Amino acid sequence: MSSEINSSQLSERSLYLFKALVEHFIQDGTPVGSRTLSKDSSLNLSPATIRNVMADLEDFGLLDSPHTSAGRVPTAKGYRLFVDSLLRVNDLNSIEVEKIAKELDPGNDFKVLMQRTSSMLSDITQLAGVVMLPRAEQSKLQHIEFVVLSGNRVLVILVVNDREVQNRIINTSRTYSASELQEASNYLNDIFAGKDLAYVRTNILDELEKTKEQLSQSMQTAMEMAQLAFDYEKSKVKSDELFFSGETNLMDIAELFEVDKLKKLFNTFNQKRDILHLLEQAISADGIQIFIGEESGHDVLDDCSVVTSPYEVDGKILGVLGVIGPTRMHYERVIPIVDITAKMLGSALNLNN
Amino acid sequence: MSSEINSSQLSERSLYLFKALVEHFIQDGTPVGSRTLSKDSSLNLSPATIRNVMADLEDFGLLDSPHTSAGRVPTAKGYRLFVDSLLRVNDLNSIEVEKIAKELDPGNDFKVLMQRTSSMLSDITQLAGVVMLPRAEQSKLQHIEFVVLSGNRVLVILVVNDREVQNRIINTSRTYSASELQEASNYLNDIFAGKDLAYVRTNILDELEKTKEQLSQSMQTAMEMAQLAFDYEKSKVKSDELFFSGETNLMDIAELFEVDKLKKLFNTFNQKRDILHLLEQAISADGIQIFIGEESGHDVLDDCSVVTSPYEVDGKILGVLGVIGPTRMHYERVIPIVDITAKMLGSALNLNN
DNA sequence: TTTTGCATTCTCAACGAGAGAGTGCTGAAT
DNA sequence: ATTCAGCACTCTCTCGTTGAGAATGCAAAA
Repeated sequence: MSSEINSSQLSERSLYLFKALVEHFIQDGTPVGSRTLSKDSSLNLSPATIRNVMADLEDFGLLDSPHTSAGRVPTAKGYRLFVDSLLRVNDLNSIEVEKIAKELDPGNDFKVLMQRTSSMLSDITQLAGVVMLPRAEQSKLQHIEFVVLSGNRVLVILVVNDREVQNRIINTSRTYSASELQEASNYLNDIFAGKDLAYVRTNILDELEKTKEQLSQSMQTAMEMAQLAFDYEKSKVKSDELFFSGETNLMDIAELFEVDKLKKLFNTFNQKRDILHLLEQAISADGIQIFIGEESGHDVLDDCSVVTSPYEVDGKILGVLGVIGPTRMHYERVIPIVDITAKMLGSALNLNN
Repeated sequence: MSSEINSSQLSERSLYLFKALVEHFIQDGTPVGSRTLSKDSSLNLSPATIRNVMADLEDFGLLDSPHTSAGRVPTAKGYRLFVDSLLRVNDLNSIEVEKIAKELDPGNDFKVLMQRTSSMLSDITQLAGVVMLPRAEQSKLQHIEFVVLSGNRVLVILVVNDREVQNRIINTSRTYSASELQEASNYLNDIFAGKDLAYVRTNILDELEKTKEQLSQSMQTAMEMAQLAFDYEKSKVKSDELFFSGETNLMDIAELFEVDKLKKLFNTFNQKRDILHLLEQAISADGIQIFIGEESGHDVLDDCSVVTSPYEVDGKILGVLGVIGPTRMHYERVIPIVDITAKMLGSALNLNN
């Protein structure tokens, strides 16, 4: 990409001042001038000297000034340096860890847990929380069950991947009895349990042929049911799951004071597509990943940073979670929160196994 | 409440002008002055005469002026009169009816249908759509099923009220086999199918006593399972279901240009409580119900109107749906849309029976 | 190399003037 | 008794100006 900034290319002092400036800006949100920095930093330098340093930092592309008389502001590149080399992450205090742990009570099903996690993240950071569970690349059918409803309707229940339950209602051409359907599901479970859904789909037709010859009533029924159920499945694009929380927290941040920007941002959240795309990039990272401002590649997120971490069970990555906030966020606090939440969600899910 | 305005208390001409004014304001959003109205209305009156009429209307509390030189704006009371007595509702053109019908394809399960309806409403009106399904006052257990998961976990599937499926995962003290659980569910279905959930809950203990004496292994198992499953149920507050869509459409409306108001409004949506409360009021109305501005009683909705209609199946009201938008909305278009959507959702759900 | 001093640049808030829009009132016309 | 034209008045909104304040960059001194 662009020329990498290495902390060794800058003097100790420049880095120190740069760090002080970023911290100051994160705190206040107002551009930082030389006078302020001179008072703020413990090294005793006059504003003029600091101005020189700041001019250098600006040449490096780490700082920017909104206008002549407004002090300096970190650029995305600046935040990048700050986050990568300068930031010292806080330890979480035990109260917060406690709070996180409490929300991630493992005795809940998958979706509830994801929802809770996301809302806990937004609560604790006062930013927007997000949890993603990518579409499973393969779905193993574990159990299939039919329940008769009123009318010619049958409820199909699929248990997939040892945790996920899918329900669908199909309309049938005739009325089936409960025992008939019981037999059908027994038959289907026998031949298809443990198989991949895709496999099931493609092999139903073959089986249907076979059963036609054998003409066993129960098998016939089973196949009819299965075909209906999986036709439905095919027509439905199963998308990844994504849970947001606390989007309204972003309404406070000064960078988004125009309703227009806000609307674009919220629409992006609603469409989910772009955010999913972003989070998918983070899934292969082996820990915290941070997208700062423009880096995300989506201009609605220009003033935002996204802090993510994959969460895993048994060393296998299940999904990604994170926090969306202004570039000017308290990284030193947010990073450990995201980090520990990912770990705790992982182990909460692990207990379920 | 306050003195009722009856259209007969005002002259024909006043009403005509009032109607013209409201329509004009709904169109433009800017306060309407006497000059504009004079040109606009087909009766040939000078601005001065119109000013007199407007002063009267203001005395009646139907109009208000933001300041001396800004023309007039309808009050909530004014909108009320307009909507109740003056409004002539448009017929929907067949393209729109078509569009609504297409979205409400009955071949979907309940939640999907509600979600679709809500997003269709917001799409077609460019406002926020909302669909509520109140918590069923009684839930009849139709079918119970257990599926063995890995670890000591059992998936409990409850089919309730002929349409709703509830899943929960329970942790058991020992490992159960599939056939054992099959027996258990058979037993439970025999004695509890068709009964009310509350009844089931209270009677499980009694049954447990009985089975202890009889000591049949399968019954014993069944009761253990059931107790776990329904304990879980009790701990969970089952809330009404509420689906929003298109909240971001409200960001365009000029009345909400302050981020602050917007935030409060969105927070209200997120909490759902207030909106639920409002919709519950509409559930007993026997058709379209409109809450205008302050009438809703929630000050975040001061600049909004809510147009609702209950939807019913077999003459029984199932829930409420509607649209939230600025008081200055195109009622003549929105009302028939909400009306027809409620009817079509009703019949879409009816087909499922 | 650092600092002091200074002219310069830019924003922001406050102010005032003038245009524009709309009102209410009065007195004349129908 | 209405209706209407005329008019003074009020209020908002926009625009330009002005002055204060903040921060800068540069040059010259320490």
